[in-house]
Parts: sequence; structure tokens; C-alpha cells
Amino acid sequence: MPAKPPRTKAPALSFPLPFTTVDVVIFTVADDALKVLLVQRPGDKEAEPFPGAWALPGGFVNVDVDVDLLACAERKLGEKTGVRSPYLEQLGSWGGASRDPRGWSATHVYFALIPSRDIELAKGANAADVAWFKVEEVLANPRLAFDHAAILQAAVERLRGRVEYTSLPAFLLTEPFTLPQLQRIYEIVLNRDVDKSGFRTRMLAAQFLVEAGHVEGTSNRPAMGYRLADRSAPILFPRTFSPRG
Amino acid sequence: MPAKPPRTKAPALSFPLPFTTVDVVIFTVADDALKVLLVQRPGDKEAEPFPGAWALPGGFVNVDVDVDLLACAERKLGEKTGVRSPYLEQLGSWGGASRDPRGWSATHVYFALIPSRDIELAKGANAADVAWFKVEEVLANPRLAFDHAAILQAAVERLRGRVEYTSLPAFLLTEPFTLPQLQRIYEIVLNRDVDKSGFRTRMLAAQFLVEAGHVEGTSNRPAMGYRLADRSAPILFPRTFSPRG
DNA sequence: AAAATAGTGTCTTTGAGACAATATCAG
DNA sequence: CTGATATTGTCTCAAAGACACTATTTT
Repeated sequence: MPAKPPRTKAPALSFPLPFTTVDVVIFTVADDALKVLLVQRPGDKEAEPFPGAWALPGGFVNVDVDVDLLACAERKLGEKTGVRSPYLEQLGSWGGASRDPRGWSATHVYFALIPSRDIELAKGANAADVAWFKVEEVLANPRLAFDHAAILQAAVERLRGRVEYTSLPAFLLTEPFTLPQLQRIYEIVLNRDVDKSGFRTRMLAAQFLVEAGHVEGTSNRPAMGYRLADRSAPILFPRTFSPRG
Repeated sequence: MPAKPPRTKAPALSFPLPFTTVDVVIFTVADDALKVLLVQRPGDKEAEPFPGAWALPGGFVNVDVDVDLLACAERKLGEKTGVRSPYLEQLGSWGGASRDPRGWSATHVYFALIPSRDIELAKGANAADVAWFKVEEVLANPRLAFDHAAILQAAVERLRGRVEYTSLPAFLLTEPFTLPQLQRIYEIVLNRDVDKSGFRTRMLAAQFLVEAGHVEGTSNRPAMGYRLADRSAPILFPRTFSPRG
């Protein structure tokens, strides 16, 4: 790729390198709303950019610790939520001269889906600077650090887009879950009602759920519980949900 | 994001930075086949990695020239093909300790679609080290530099996936083009036949084509020519092409 | 006229959407 | 029993798939 690359592993560089960071957009559904995890940047004691502003969790790649970008994303996710292996997908990357006042930087962004029941936010000294926010409210009044508002916007669009034709919302629930619970997640993310009968037909026809006994849960009549046949990836439906399709 | 960031624009760093590169997967359709543009890496005179191997076009981000990642991708595309504004979409990023022997590196990958008639490959001293390859053959016997075989694989999967439900193949044709021409592109990319009648109905119903007069081209009966109503982005079909949908 | 390609029509099937009906539980 | 929620059934409609048919050009 390069014309005149450095030769050593810790090179005396002949040209400046951009900063490399990884950020993670962590979604969950709680209180009937789609939420995103944000962290508050430290006050201006250290002359950091955007002091006190909320931002997506993330930070510099640590060349000595992270074997690759995915590992770095998993590390940052774990540090903030304690969650071990959620659904994690690469969203894209943002890079340029002006997104960070310290200089040319590029960030690799992942997005994660985690069930709200699985969460224990990072404890200890900086527990207070990690919190869930309603996506709707953050987007309506974005005051995020860096270009994180644009990144969040892209993540939500990607999520909504995928939900139209994939089984992604299943990753927002703990197993086993019921079809009405799953339908509710679809409705929350899509922000519209979904027909009950068609939903059930579609989900069961797609063959990605396996029965896991009845769940005597929150409602009057117990519902069948299901688990995912394959937790490694969502399945794709051949059609979109929306009407006028 | 960072814990202890550098303070200046050309900082004396307290920790090592990964290399940042941009690579572009450039597709076209020619001779009834999907092709990808590759460049040959220089011989080992300069102790570069993978001497003589073929690679995706790309290289280091130039902090002084590229305002952002997209601009960098457009620059590299233009340098190799002379094409000015093709369809260009971010594919993803690959980064890790072992993909480049010189050290931890991360590459931001874009993929481009260009009509084969628009191309004039880079001329001059290094014209010979740029060439089109059949994607099928490269994937069958990958000997690309770095992790470019995996990247190409991902790009092809993305392209094939998108083609199932978008108007992307239109960006592989010069305007005006006919519906039979467009159908042929779909068939080449998908590597399967598509029904003529259904194809026409679908394309015209999607309202993204505008008539541009008859084209008295290659065949016996002249066909209606079309242009894209909006060249900025493909449109999405509500369903997939495949049977068993 | 024959060949070749462009374009249309018809029939069947699949599955979504709407909505009504039934089933099973808690009180 | 009544209320609430789960689950199923029915009817209609839109669009895909398969495939036959018609139209317009070149030779």
C-alpha cells in the first residue's frame, strides 16, 4: 500500500500518523424504549476535548493489548457493561482532520445489542459517568462529544433498517423469550405496531426459534418460550415488514 | 475517549499509534464477468512487504492532503482509474497486529462500482502494475498481499447481497442503458438467470429509471434507453430476488 | 421469410395485512 | 364467570415465478 513505509515496529516516522480509536454503540431496550449507553467525559482538569460532555464509550486502540479491532471493541464493551459475548457488529468508520481537536483521527465503530437484564454497569470510582439514555431524546437534542451524534444517528438507522428484515431484535432479549415479547421489541425499535398473526407466522416460518417450554411470566396466559437456534448471527427474512411492500 | 491523550497536533507520543490506511475494492463488469482492479506491489528493492504480490489499491492516509477517509478513498481511486465520481460506499475496516509485518495497522475499506467503458487505467511508468482480474478466479486462487483476500471476499459478499434487493448494478453501466443490459449485469453478479418479465416489472415499478429515447445498439430490435432518476444512491426493493422468497 | 432480441400477458403460488375467532390462564 | 393475554383461522390482495405469446428490428 505505502510508498515509503517505515521499516521497524516502533519506527521513527517520516510522516505523521492519525490517531486510531474504537467506539461502541451499545443498545438495549428497557422501559419500553430503545436506549443507548453513554459515558461522560472527564472535566477539564486534563485539558481533554469536550470536557463533561457525554460520548459513546470507546478510546484509543492499545497496540500492546488489542490483537485486532474486534478484540478492542469487546474490551471496551466489557469494561463498561460487564457483558461478555453480546451481538457485536461493525458499523463503519469515521475519520478526518476535524473530528478531534487534537488532530487527524479515525475511529472504528461497532454496535452491540444487549438484553437489559444482563447489564451491570461499571462500578467503582467512575460508576456515575456511565448511564443509559433514550435514543429518541439524544437524537432530538444531541450534545455529544466529537462527531458521536452523527455516529449514533447512523447506528440507529442501521439498526432500524436491519430490524425490518432480520431477526436482530432477538439479541435484545434474554432466553427464553416469548413471541409477544419479541414482537414488542420489534414494535419499540420500529416505532410502529406490528400485526400479531403475521408476526407469528413469519417468525415461526423462518425456523430460527426452538421451543423451550412454557414461560409463566408476566401475563395471564402462559406463552411458549423460545431460544435462538443459532446465536452467532441473525437470520434474514426475504421480505420487509412494512406495508406498501 | 482516551485516558492520557497527547496534547499537540504533532505530538511526541506517549504510546505507539497503529498505521492508518485506506483501500478501495473497485468492481466493474466486462467480458461478461465481474472484475476487480488490483495493483502489483513493488519488487523487493525497498524491503516492502509482499514484494511483487497483487493487492487492492490503497495506501497510507496522508494527513496533509486528505480531509477525511472518503476523500482519501476518492484520491486513490482517481489515481488508479481516472474516474471522478463513481458509486463509492464504505465496506468496513480491518485492523490488527498481524495483518502487516511492519506493525499494528488498520485499513478503512471502500468499494466502488464503475462502468467498464469509463475506465482509463493509470498511465505512465507504472501502468503495467494495474490490471483487472476476474473476481471468480482471484477468489478461487487467492494470492493477494496482506489480508486482501479476506477483504475482497467480504466485498463480493456485500455486493452480491446488495444486488439481491437494490438497484446497485445500474452503477456498473454507462447511461443510457437498456433493461436487457441491466438484467445481464444482475445475472452476471448474481451468477444466476433472472426472469425477464418479472425483472422488467420490478424495475419499472420501482420508479428509479427515466426514459431516455431508444438505443439502436447491439441487438436486432432497438430497446428503450434509461437513465437513473437519482445517481446519488441506489434504491431498495422491498423483496429479494431469489426464488423460495 | 427467418432469426434474434425487445417487450407483454396470463396463470399460479406465496406470503403479507387485516381482523375475527378461539384458547388458556389469573382473579 | 370475567378479564386479559396467547394463539389460530379466514379472507383479500400484491407481487414474484414460470412461461407462453406478440412486436420490431436485421439479414
